[in-house]
Amino acid sequence: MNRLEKGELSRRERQLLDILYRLGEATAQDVQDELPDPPSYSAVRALLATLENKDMVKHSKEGRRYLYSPVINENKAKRTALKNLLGTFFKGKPENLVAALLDPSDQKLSEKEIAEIRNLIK
Amino acid sequence: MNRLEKGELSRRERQLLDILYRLGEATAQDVQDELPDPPSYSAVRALLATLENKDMVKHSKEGRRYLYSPVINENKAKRTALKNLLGTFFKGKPENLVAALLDPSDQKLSEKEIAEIRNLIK
DNA sequence: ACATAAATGTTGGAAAATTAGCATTGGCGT
DNA sequence: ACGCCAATGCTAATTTTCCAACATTTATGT
Repeated sequence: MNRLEKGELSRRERQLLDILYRLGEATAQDVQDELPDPPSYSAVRALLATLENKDMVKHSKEGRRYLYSPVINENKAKRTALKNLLGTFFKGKPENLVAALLDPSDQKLSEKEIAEIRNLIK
Repeated sequence: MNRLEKGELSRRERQLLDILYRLGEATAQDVQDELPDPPSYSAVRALLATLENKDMVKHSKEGRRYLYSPVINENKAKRTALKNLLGTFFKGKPENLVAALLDPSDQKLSEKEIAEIRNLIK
């Protein structure tokens, strides 16, 4: 059980990690652009550095820049997140989650999307 | 856009709120029991108090105890969480989420669960 | 009514998170 | 080659979080 699974991430750490999962790979600048209440550029870099110290994030060089990406396998992170959501809001029942997903009062799914889901089940 | 949606919750605040969503309603004691690395009972109460100050949580009296519950409508919180998860890990596509849900390498769904999901789609 | 137990209210301060500023480095264009 | 811009490295200081200890209140049983 890692820090992520235990929910041992500070508010900003969580925000940054989510962004990195969404983008896959990003520069400090990219991350700053995505943050809701962006602090200074150097603050973002400091945060990325601490995340790197905690082995949540790694970087590679691209030209003179660093490209940051999450260390933990995306699939694993994804399943962990899904399981947490199931536990918190859906009593652990996947069918409840799907029901919420299909709820038309929330969002309408296109025919195409519904068809794809139907296919998956077969 | 409220604090919750913006991700403006400290680590502990988030943990407590998640527990409250899961339980619906709980005493400080209940919450402490559910916490992974529980701090002292009085620390939990202090946290609940700050959450209440921030209007994230309310309480009612039951006998001499307080029962705490989240202020934000569970359905709304649920949808917000779902939308965030979709955006972070599933490129916003519900079918990707369902695919992960059905992935047998993760967990096996019972026949019953699959049947229910199938029903929902109709 | 009183003592007691069990709950809440409050506060002070240690620890962690968050931030900005400045120094330094490295590559790119000219 | 050299100057410049854009990037990183580092550090210090503020702010927020997090917690436990102590004070107070409230209900209950006798």
